[in-house]
Amino acid sequence: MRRSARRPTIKDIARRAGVSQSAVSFALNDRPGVSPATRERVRRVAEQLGWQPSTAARALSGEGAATVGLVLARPARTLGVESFFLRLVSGVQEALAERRLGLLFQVVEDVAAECEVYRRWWAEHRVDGLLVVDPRHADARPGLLDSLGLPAVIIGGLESGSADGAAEYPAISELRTDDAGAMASIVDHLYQLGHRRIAHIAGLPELAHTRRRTHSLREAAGALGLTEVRSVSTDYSDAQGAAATRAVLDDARPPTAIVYDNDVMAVAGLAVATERGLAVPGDLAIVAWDDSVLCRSTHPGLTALVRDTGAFGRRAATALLALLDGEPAVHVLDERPRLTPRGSTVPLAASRQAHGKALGS
Amino acid sequence: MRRSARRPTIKDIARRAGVSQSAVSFALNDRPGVSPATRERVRRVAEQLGWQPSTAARALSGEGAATVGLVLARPARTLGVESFFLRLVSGVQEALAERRLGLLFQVVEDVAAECEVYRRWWAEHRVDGLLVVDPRHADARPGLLDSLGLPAVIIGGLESGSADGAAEYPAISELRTDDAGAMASIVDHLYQLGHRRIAHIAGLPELAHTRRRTHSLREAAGALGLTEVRSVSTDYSDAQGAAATRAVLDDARPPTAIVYDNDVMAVAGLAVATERGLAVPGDLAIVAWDDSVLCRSTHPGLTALVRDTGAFGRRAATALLALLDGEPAVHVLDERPRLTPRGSTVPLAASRQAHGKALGS
DNA sequence: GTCGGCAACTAATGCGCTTTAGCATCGAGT
DNA sequence: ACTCGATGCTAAAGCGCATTAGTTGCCGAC
Repeated sequence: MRRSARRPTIKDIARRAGVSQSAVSFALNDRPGVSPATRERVRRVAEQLGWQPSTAARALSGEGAATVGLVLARPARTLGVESFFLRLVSGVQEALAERRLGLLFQVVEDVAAECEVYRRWWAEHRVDGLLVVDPRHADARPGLLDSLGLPAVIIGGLESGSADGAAEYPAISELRTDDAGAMASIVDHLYQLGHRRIAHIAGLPELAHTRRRTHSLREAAGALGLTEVRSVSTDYSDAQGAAATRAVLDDARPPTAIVYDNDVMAVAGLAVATERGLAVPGDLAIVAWDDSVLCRSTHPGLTALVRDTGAFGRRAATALLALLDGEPAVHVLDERPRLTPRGSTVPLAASRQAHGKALGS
Repeated sequence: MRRSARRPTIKDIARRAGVSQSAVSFALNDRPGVSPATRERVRRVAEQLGWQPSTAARALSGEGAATVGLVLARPARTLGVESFFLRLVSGVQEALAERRLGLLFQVVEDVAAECEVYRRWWAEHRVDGLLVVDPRHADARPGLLDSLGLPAVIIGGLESGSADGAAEYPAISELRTDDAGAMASIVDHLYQLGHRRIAHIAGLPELAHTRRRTHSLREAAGALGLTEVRSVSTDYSDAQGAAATRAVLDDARPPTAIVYDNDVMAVAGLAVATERGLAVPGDLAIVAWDDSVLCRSTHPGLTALVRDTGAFGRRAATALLALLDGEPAVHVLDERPRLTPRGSTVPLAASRQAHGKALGS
C-alpha cells in the first residue's frame, strides 16, 4: 500500500524559504512584520509546494473551523421531490466559496435531533455558524444557538409579527420570505380572473411560513371582500395533497381555485381534478407555490410562484458571512417571488364560460 | 454581546475528577491504564460537563478529521428535480452517524472544480475519505484520490468491463449498480408485452452508467433478436427529454416503447405523447428509470425502476467506513432495482389492440 | 527481604498553526 | 556618541487531544 503523500506544512515552507515559521505565518496571513521581499518569496514557496493551511490546526489556534453547518430535519419519507434544497445549497455554496468555507450538511429526523446536532457541533468545535431552515412557530432553535454563541441565519424568517428590523438575538439574522406579498399577488390574480372561492392546501402547520401564508390568505381575501377561503394543512406529500384536494372539492361549495404550498401537491391535485372530470383551468384553477420542472411538465402547465432559490441561498450565506465578520444581526425581507401564469389559471374570457358552473357567485 | 459559553476540555474533566489529563484521555477512549472505578468516574464527569472531543484537536493529533466529503458536480441549471441525491445523502448519514462522522458537502460546476475541491480538502486536512458520485468514462478522480491517499467509494461503479472483484486502487472501493440486470428486466418486460421497437432516452453520455445502460440495452435486445433499438443521450433535463422524445417519434419506424433514464424526462416524454395524441400505454409504453412522486402523479402512472436509494447510500457509506478501518477495497454489485409496473406499460391483452397500430411487427 | 513485574497513574511531547514576547539591526534625533 | 523607535525577524507558548515515556506502589516470586 502506497503511503499517502505528506501534506506540506509551514515548517516545510520555512525551511525552503530560509525563514522562521512565524515569518511564514505572518507572510501568508498579510500580517505586518515581514519585508515585501520575504513575503513574496514565502508566497512563492507556498504556492510551489501546494500548501494549504490545515483547518484543524487553524481551528485549534482559535481561528474557527472555517465551516458552517446546515441541518435538514425531515423524516426520510418526506424527502421526496425536493428541488428546493439542492438549489438553495448550491446558492449557499457560491457565497461560501469566496471565503473557502466548507458546508457541513446533515439530514435528521426531527427538530429535537437537529438541536442535538447543534450541541454536538458546538462542543466539537466543528462549525463557526449555522444556516437554519424550516423555521417554526415557537422555535427553540434560535434560543439554543444564541446560548451556544453560534451565529446563525434563519432562512425564511420566524414570525410574521415582529417585522421591526431589530434583532432579538445579537448574532442571529433572519432572511424573511415575503409570503404576505406573494399570497396577495396570488389572490389578486385569482380575483381578477373571477374566482371568489379559494382553497389553500398548505404544508406543515408548525412551519412559520405556513402560518404566514395561511394568515396572509385570510388578510388578502378579506381586503377583497372574499369570505369563502380556507386553508388545509398537510405534510407536503403528494398523498396528503391529493387527499386534501378531494376534501375541499367535496365541500358543499367547492373552491374554483386552489393554491398549493408546493409543486408536488399541485401536481397531485391536478391529477385528482382530472380524475374527477374537472377541467383545469375551466372548472378549477391551480396555483403552485414554487416552480419546478413538474409545473412545466403537466397539461396544462401550472401557474407557479417563481423565486430564484439559488440567489436566495446566496443571500442567506452572505448574511451569515456578515455575522461571522462581527457585523450586527439583521432582519431582512427577501424579494417577492414572481407569479408566472401558465395554463392552469386563465383569464375569464379565455376559460370555458359556456359551462356556466365554472365560477362561483 | 454575551460571550459564548466556553467549551469544556479534557483539562476541565481532569481537574474535576482529580486525575491527570492523560488518565482522562485513556478513560474516555477505552484504553488500558485506568482502573474501572476511575474510568467510570471520569465518564460521569465528562457526561455531566457535556464534553465532546474537539474534532480540531483530534484531527491535529493524527486521528483524522472525523469527516467524509461528497462533491456534486452539476451545473446549477441541472439541479432541477433531484430527489435521488437527498435520499442518497439521507441514507449516507444514517451510516455515518454511528461513527459520529460529519459530511462535508459541496456543489460545484464541473469535474475539474471537483478535483480542485478534493485537492484542497486533502491539503486542508478536512476529510478522511470521500464518496464519489456520477462516475464517468475515463474518470480522473479515482487516480487523483489514490495519489492523494484519500480512501473513497465510487458510487455507481466505474466501467462495466472489469467486474473482476479485484481493486485497481488499494483504498478505492466501488459500489456498482446493476444496470445490466435492470436494463435486461426492462427489456424483458417490454418484450413480453409485445414491444419490438424500443428507444432509450439516456442521460449524459460521459457518465459510466449511461454507457452501461446503453450497452446493456443492445445486449439484452440482441439476446431477444430485437434490432430496432436505439439510445439517445441528453442532459437529463425535461427540455432535452422532450426534444429527444419528439426526435425518436419522428422516426420512420417510431418506437412503441421508450425507456427514460430519469423520472423528469419520462414525465416530459409523457407530455409529448399526450400532445401528439398518442395514447399511453396504448400507442406508446413508457418506463422511467428511478421512481419518484412524479411517476405516481401522472395519468397514467409511470412504470418505474424502483430502488431503495436510502439503503444504497447506507451501503456506500458503510463501504467507506470499512476502508477507513483499514479494510481492503472491494468492488461490490448492489442489488438489482425492481421494476414496478404501472399504467404506462400494460399487458398486451389489456392495451388497446383494436387500433392495430399500437405495436410493431 | 529483595527484586522483577504489573497496574494505575502522571509528565511530557508533538500535531500545525497563530500569536506574544523577545532580540538584533539600523536610521534618525538630540 | 548614545538613545529611541521602528523594522524585520526568531523563539517560544499555547490551542485540545493522543501518545509515549516515565513514575509510583504493590504483590508475588525467589
